[in-house]
Amino acid sequence: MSWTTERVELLKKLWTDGLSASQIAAELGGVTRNAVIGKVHRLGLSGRAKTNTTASKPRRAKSTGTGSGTSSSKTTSHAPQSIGATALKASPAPTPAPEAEPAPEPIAELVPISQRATILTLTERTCKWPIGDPATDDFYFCGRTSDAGVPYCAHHCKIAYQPVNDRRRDRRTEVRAAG
DNA sequence: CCCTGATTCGC
DNA sequence: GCGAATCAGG
Repeated sequence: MSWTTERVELLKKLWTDGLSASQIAAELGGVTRNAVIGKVHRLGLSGRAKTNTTASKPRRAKSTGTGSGTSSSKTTSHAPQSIGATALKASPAPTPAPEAEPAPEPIAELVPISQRATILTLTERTCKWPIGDPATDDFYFCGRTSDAGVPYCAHHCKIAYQPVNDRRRDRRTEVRAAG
């Protein structure tokens, strides 16, 4: 996978938007977060991090004979660079349809864009609570860090594992009052 | 442990 | 130029 201008533009957009390198990598596809970070540096976009306590940190990576030979970089720069200006379509509107919202509350507003996850960014440690309508672009997963052993974050665990009786408490009180 | 970005260096 | 390996921090 090569860095077409299309992908570079998307990279810039997402990076500026505040997404993490791993999320951008998942969004782009075919690249790792290392690749994204490397590209960001080469583009000179990296200004977002770092409060250097010291002006220079001596950093060393591998030094001798580590044998990193697994480099699969192909110089197939054959990008169809025929994007005009509005070819980018990767900006999901943060307004999911409330009808498809499984949560009884506007959780969408509680999940920052930077923490939202697509199907590609889900891991065993990310909340898999679906938000929005899968039939449209307004669909993503919560993506927040979930507790150990559960597929949902603390917030959605409360919803997912809430006893049915608890949800019907209001109705039960009505019945008891009537009888 | 999980995650994040930063850097180096073989390719 | 590219990105895996590595480092350093939250």
